[in-house]
Amino acid sequence: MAVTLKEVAERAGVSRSAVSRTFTDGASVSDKMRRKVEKAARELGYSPNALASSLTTGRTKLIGLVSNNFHNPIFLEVFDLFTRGLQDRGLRPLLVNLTDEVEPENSVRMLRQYSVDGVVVASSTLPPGFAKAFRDAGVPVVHSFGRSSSSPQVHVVGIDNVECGRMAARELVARGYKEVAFLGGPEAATSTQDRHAGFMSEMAQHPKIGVSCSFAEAYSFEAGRQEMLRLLKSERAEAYFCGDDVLSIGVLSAILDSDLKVPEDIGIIGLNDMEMARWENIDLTTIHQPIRQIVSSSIELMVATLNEPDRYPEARIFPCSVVERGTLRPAIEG
Amino acid sequence: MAVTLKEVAERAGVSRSAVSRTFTDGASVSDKMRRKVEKAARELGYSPNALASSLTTGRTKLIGLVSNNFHNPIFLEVFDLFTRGLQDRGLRPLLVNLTDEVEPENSVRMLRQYSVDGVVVASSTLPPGFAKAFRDAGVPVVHSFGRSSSSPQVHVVGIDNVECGRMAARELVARGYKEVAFLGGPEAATSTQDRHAGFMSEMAQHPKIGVSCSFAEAYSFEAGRQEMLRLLKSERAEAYFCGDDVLSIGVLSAILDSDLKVPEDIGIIGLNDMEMARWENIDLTTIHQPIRQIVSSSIELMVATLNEPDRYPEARIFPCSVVERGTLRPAIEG
DNA sequence: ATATATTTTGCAACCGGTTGCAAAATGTGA
DNA sequence: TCACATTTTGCAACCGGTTGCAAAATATAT
Repeated sequence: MAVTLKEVAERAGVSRSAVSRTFTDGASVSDKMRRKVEKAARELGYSPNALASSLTTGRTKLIGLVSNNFHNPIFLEVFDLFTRGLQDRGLRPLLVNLTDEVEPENSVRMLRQYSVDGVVVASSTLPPGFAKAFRDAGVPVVHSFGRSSSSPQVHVVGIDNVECGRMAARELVARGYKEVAFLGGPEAATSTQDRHAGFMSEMAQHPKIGVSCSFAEAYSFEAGRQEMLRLLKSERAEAYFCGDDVLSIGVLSAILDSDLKVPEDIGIIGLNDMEMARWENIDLTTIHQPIRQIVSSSIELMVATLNEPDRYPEARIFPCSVVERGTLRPAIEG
Repeated sequence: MAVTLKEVAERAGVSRSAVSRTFTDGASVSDKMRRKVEKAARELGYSPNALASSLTTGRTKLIGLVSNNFHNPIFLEVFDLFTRGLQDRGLRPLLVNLTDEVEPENSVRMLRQYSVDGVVVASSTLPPGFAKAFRDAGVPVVHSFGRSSSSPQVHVVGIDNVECGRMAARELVARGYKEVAFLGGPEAATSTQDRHAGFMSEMAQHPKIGVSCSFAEAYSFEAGRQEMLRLLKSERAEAYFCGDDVLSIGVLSAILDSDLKVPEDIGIIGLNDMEMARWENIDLTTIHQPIRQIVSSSIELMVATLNEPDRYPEARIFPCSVVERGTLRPAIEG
């Protein structure tokens, strides 16, 4: 079906190597030869088989894009940025949806069978060991939105979740709340653990303020809503730092259902600053996570690592900042 | 780096073909041989190179997953379903993000270079000719969420958008609205055109009811909001059939900002029934598009077409139905 | 013009697998 | 046990490219 190198060579009356060389940049080909070959190729509608060439060059330009976040709208933004960024550099994302049923080893094996040049793991809800499994398989790995360990085994690009926890706490303190709470995502996620730790460490500086904690089942609307409905039945804080934006939106819906007002009765601060947080009917005060920068830096780091496979692992941490909208009461003056 | 067939063969003391055969199901290998080879393979950590084998088998098990909808949350659900469904069948999605800058030919060429076995085009906002470009390149194509033409060139799986338009119109009529409007997505999208046509054709049956039309720039929150803010300044219908759910949510936000109430002052009906439509703070009455069925049927059709490349093109159309929630006033009694 | 340096080209082996074919091994029946 | 049918195995060619090397062609210097 497809036109091959050999056919082009025959039609142009040259050797197969000559054809190969005209399509390999940096190879030595005379102008005359190049013209002859290009003409034949055009006439036949030839374009080289990337997979066949990968066999000798050892490069497929395939990048595994691995995630388990197919229910959090912010990841649509993430996939958009990753796919665009990768294809702009001639790399092709092979998408892997990690479900609970499938063990990591399967994905690792599969991606190796397809000889991916590298793997981007985009998730904050996977154990660090997961990204390491790829590295152990000898594949360059960038863990985006991962936890930055003090002795990193793989490249990590993301934010300082501990600091985000502190930042949220400071924000609530500054606004004079006397009874605050952490309403985290799934307890097993490193991002949840770190945000929790940061939040608590900052609150420890303010012993007069009451602090409580709980965790939702997932970073999802429904989980946030359920957890908040449960909380509203018993205890109730003045302000909540929620695991992320989508969780916050679930929390908001629970609050509104209970005939309470935000921010008058309860304050909410989220994390991520996803598109939806900006929607006028949501208008969520939140901590901005610079996903554009994280994604583009992840891609740059991946490209650099492809050229230098033994590159020393590094962590790239981007600062976050509070985006004030309408779900926290104003800061108290002076 | 990676272990090859040859190394396994040497270690097991057998021919390379023997090793190949143990990893090809349906091939003739004795039990004794199989055990020997598997032992050696295990010890070496061998797994076959899918790309190399594709060279002779002509099958890569790669499927191009092409879309331009990276801003509509429903497509996160679509990607989730597609990636899961494909990988369950041993197929690998190569994700392509079609941006406006990139011409279709580029994507076609790229996917051919990677010898994808087939292409799924998942979009309702691409011209039908686009999917055809892949077919002309000799690649099996399934156009999911596409328009079903009377003389289809490629497989199409989706809904009858014209019928959906009629259904929305009937619903508004049944509820006694006397002044209704169509607020569509981008006018160039076939889905918009068809929903519009259906809506108008049904309304033509009810000459006493006033009808107006307008179109938002995109299927997005912001576009819906802007268009509705504009409309509220001048004319104003009693009920709107909006292009899709995300558009509807933008419309809702504009309405609430204008101190009007839904469904008391204005009724809204959307289309898609995405997860968010169910959220209690949105609670959108909408037309359910059965995306699970569309996706799984698309995958089945793709698999069938891989086994039978000259399969006659077909259209698979799934029925939609109204999901009543809180944004239309109740139907008037008998 | 010739000798020498430089560039361009083709040959042939290789990348990591698969597969048709014939030889070798094994199974079956008498 | 032998003749014959059946299964298993290895050889070698092939899939569609790339690349080191040496020969051929061209350029440069004398």
